Amino acid sequence: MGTQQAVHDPPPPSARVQRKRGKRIQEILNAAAELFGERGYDAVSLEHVAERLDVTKGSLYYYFSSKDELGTAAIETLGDEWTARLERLLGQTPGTPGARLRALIHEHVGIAVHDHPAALRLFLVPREWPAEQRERIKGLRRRHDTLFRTLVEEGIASGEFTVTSIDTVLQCMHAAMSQAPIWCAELPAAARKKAVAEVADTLMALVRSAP
Amino acid sequence: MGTQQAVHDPPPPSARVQRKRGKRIQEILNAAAELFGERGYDAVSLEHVAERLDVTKGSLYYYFSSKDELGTAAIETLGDEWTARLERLLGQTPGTPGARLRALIHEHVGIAVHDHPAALRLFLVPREWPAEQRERIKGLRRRHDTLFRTLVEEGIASGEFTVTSIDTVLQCMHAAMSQAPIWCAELPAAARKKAVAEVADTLMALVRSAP
Amino acid sequence: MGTQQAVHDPPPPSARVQRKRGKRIQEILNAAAELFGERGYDAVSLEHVAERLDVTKGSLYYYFSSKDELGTAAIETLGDEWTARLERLLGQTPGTPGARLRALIHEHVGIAVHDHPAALRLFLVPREWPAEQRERIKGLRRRHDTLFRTLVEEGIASGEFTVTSIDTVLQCMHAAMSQAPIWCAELPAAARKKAVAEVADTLMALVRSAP
Amino acid sequence: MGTQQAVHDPPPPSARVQRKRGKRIQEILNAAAELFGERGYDAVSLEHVAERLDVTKGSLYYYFSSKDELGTAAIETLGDEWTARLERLLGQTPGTPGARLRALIHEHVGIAVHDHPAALRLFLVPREWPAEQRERIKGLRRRHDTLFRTLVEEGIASGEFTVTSIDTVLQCMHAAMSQAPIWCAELPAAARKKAVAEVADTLMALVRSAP
DNA sequence: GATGAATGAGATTTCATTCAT
DNA sequence: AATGAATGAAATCTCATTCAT
Repeated sequence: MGTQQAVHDPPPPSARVQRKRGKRIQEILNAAAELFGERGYDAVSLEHVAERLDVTKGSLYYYFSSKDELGTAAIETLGDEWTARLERLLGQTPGTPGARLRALIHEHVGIAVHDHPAALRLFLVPREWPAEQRERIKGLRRRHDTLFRTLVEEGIASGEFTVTSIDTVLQCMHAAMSQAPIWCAELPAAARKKAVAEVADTLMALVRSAP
Repeated sequence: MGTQQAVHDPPPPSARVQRKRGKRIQEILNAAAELFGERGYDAVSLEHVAERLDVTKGSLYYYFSSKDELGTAAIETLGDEWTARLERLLGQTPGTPGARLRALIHEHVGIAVHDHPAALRLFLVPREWPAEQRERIKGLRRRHDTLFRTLVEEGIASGEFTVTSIDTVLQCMHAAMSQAPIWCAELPAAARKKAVAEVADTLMALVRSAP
Repeated sequence: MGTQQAVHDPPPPSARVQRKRGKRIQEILNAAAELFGERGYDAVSLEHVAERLDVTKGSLYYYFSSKDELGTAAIETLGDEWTARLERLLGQTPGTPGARLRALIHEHVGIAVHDHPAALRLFLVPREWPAEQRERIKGLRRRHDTLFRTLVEEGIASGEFTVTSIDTVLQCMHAAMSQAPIWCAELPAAARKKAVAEVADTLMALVRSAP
Repeated sequence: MGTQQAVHDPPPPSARVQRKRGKRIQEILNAAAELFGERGYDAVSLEHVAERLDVTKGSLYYYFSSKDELGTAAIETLGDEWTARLERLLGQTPGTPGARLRALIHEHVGIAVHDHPAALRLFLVPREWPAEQRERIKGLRRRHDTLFRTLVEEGIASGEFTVTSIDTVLQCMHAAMSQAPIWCAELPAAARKKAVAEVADTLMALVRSAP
């Protein structure tokens, strides 16, 4: 369990929001993201979150003005951290678009499977959330996607990739990467590493189709 | 004492038998599946369901002994119908494994996008459901998967497909097909038909990889 | 319009013994008495009763106009049968008041323990029952008590018994006899017969006190 | 990950710990015991309890995680207090086992009649309560009984009492004492004191039988 | 005589939220 | 910063009762 070896970067790389800088907040956010991911947003009560942190329900309201706020912030934090890791990886990975894309997919699935199983649930945002919150979350997805899209476009431009519909390819890729942790959860822990690599290899086929 | 003929073992006379599959039940199941798919299982109250059917919520308990039961039954019905349609299609589609697989994917995505948008939600079964219900739902998935797996295996045997890990390919395929309705929901209705075809084409790449 | 159907008097449930009519009614009454005794009046739903009889809830309303009616009738039946057995016994048992009283107690406790465990629950009549029903049930108790009271009075008159307060003695006796099945339920079946005899012996002390 | 120090074994974070025995809890327990005793456990809704305390029913769940929990706790409190009073009395009452037993019975019946009419109802524990709760309640009974049993044994040892079956005697005694408040409830208030004394005198016969 | 269907009132339970301290 | 207490709305579920067939 609780394996993610927390990226202890100094302050969040993105001075994204006015997020108060306590480490307490980070603890709450982590616990919340974990729980929401595990059981789904609706199924997790604030008491669950509080209990895991060993504080009382009410005290969460000191940091967040509502459950939705907490939910949004948790997803945002997760997304930020996630994107940051992907960006860092890209910075360290030279080579052709193909090589870099494969590495990116591999890292993404790895994060999902090892550190955020069931994050998929998190992105199934409740319909009734206010538009502003929904937008914030979609923004995350976009930044995320851009990383992949850029590489795919480079590969197409260089003739390395052949793709009919870039949007479709990206959507399929994302879907598969998001679900991966769910089916991998049923694999013995030892087999997961290999599964992650297989997913990366398999998904590369999406950009190398020969018509 | 006197006359009662049967030994009623457990004091709590709960076990509600599978009721007849009358027309009414089907109506309830349909309404429920629709709503659960639209907004997620947790977000739909029995009152919502009852309202859509124009009955009182209590009366749902005549047919189902709990919300979970209703949920499971709704998924099951959906899955059965879905599989039946896929099987029917396969029966009518001759040709190579490749041609038939493409048709199968196309049909599957088509059903998802046009008839059961957001069915994905339905299959994200609440963790806390009793094991028996979870098993029932996994069974559905298995039957479903078998259709695809058989074709893929045929294609491999005939040399038409090249696949590294058949399990991984099937999982990725399924993930993409399940999510399709979610992103298609944002497309203008006119564009969806084309999107479905594109998904089918794109996913075929997963079995035609040339190393 | 009014007078015509006066002739039709569907068996008015008011009349004390419309009961011999139909062995079906007896079956219902037996099942109900048993269940009410086992788990308490409130905890037994009409569905429980119906289920044990393998009919539907609604059909009970053909025989009884309400749950309370059924409850009252069940108690009444039980009480009548019980009293009848006691009277029969007395008719067959000659001897001194002491011998006869002991036999009576023995029989009463025996019925309770062997045939109607937990009948005690039945006599804890819900407070909110209409006065008329409560009266009917008190009437039962009185008939019952009279059997004991008569014998005790005879014993006092003959000098065989010494009793300070006859009312108190009868109440204590009754209390102990009613509870007996509850504690005997925890005894191994083989030991119950002996326990019944011991209760009878013990309770005789209540009328044989020497000041 | 960060801070959660404990391995929270079962996902459902239900286990509500025994809360502090503040004054408020006592108020709730008293109100509940009173109501349950008056009308029977099943017939008392949490709203009744809340109403009497002038709070909302939801707030009871801050203290107790279910109605059963509240029920058990109420009985337990009642039983504890009751036993304590009996023990205190014994501490203050010198004399032969006979004198002390009579005082004990008198006190017990007095408490029942004057302070907890219908406590009997409380001890008719619903069958469907979880075994653990049933055990807790049986434990109470045992502590209670021990007080009486010890005295009876002393009396036998000293030759003051003659008893065939000590278990049976204790059970009968207990039954009579428990029911006393029910029949006394119908007496005019003025007569109750005398009735209590009579019960005590009458029950003493159970240990003084001369064969 | 009996059933299947439905209702409506009320019960238990959950939970986001507020607030005084 | 945090807690304990409480609230109120809504959700799940139960059940006696009715009624057309």
